[in-house]
Amino acid sequence: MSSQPRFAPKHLAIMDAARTLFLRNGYGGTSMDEIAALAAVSKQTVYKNFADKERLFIEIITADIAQAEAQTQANVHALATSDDIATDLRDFARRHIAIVLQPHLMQMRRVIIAVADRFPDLAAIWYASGPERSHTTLAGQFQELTLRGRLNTPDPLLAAQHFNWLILSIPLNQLMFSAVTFTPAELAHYADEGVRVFLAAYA
Amino acid sequence: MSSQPRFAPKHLAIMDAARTLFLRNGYGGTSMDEIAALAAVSKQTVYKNFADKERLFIEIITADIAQAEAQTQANVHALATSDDIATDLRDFARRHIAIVLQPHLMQMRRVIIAVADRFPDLAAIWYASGPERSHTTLAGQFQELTLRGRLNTPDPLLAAQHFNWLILSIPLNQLMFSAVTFTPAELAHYADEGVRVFLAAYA
DNA sequence: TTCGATGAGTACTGGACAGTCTAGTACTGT
DNA sequence: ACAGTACTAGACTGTCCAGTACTCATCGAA
Repeated sequence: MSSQPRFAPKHLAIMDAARTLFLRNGYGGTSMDEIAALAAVSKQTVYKNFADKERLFIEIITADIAQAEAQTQANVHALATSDDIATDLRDFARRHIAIVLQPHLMQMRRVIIAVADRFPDLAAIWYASGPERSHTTLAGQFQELTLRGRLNTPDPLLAAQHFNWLILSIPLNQLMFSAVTFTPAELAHYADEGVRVFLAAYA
Repeated sequence: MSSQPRFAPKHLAIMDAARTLFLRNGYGGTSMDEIAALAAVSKQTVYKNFADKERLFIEIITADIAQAEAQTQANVHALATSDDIATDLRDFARRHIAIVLQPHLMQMRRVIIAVADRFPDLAAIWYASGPERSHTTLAGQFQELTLRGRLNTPDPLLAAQHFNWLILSIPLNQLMFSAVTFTPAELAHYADEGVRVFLAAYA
């Protein structure tokens, strides 16, 4: 009756299979039979581990969001202590682009937008622990840098948002609607030019 | 046998009903029965006017895209001849935000992203006649202004993209994931600050 | 060896929905 | 009056799918 512990092998197999299919085909495009088949498990076992399809979906997406958040957060540190802002911002921007544009995260973004009506909480969690979290963390760094006279950001949160979207928007929005691929050189160019514009306004 | 002319009343009623429901509930969330009911028309009549659900969807979305495109394009003119760039860019930015963030267009954006896998052509058309079209048109204006010494945009297309996303990204991305509402004052602030950053880099 | 639990395999239920078909009604111009 | 056409109302088919029920094999512990 009770569900399996989180680390049980079947439980993990089901989560892996479900993650793969949900990200590839979306919520509506994935059936519980497919999940069971890919996990090499009977449907009964799926339902022993997860109450229903919605629960399974929510559990997977929230876990993935948390994992993505950890990645982006890890990238921000050691910015506030920078003495060569231009260089360090460029490096940060390039890493940030690489993280956010990972195919796996782009897929997740699409899937979440698609189900935002049915799972509004999930969409809110995504935004709060994705963009919003990045913005506040980055704003903290900018404030520090402003105090140290390296930047001039009267409204650090707004500056962080400008920075974030200057870097990401061009490739991100294109990727939402078509399957283009960007070369590392192109992405680096977007990063550098974004930083250039940012510094022109906030240095 | 042949389908009705585009302006026949039933044809229009069906399109209106379908537009309403598709934008409110998405493609998968809308049934042909609901469309027929809302249009106060029999299902048979729906199928006499439109081959199938996909065709109906495509026809509506492409028509709406074209209409949205007309709106955004109409807003760009008279920028190249400006002598007071700061003021005119601000005005332009405020109008641009108001157009792009219309609830109806935000809903469309969501719906298209949700079905981008099933209708890749539709998503491509949306991007091409939405953001991309704006960018190229705006780039033309910037180039003109650069020639006239009012701006300095060595890469006008990149500058246009920076401008566009500086203005739109903050509210746009938030609206994709939650149902916040922005006051006109907030939107005007985003417009003005976006223009400020843009001019710092490209004046 | 036997018992009990686990889970694979698979059939089944109930409901949604795209698209078709039929029977009959209303309106058109000839 | 008649023919052609547009339309309604609703039944019907075939498919898909979430969730349940049931059977049978396996395997570890007593």
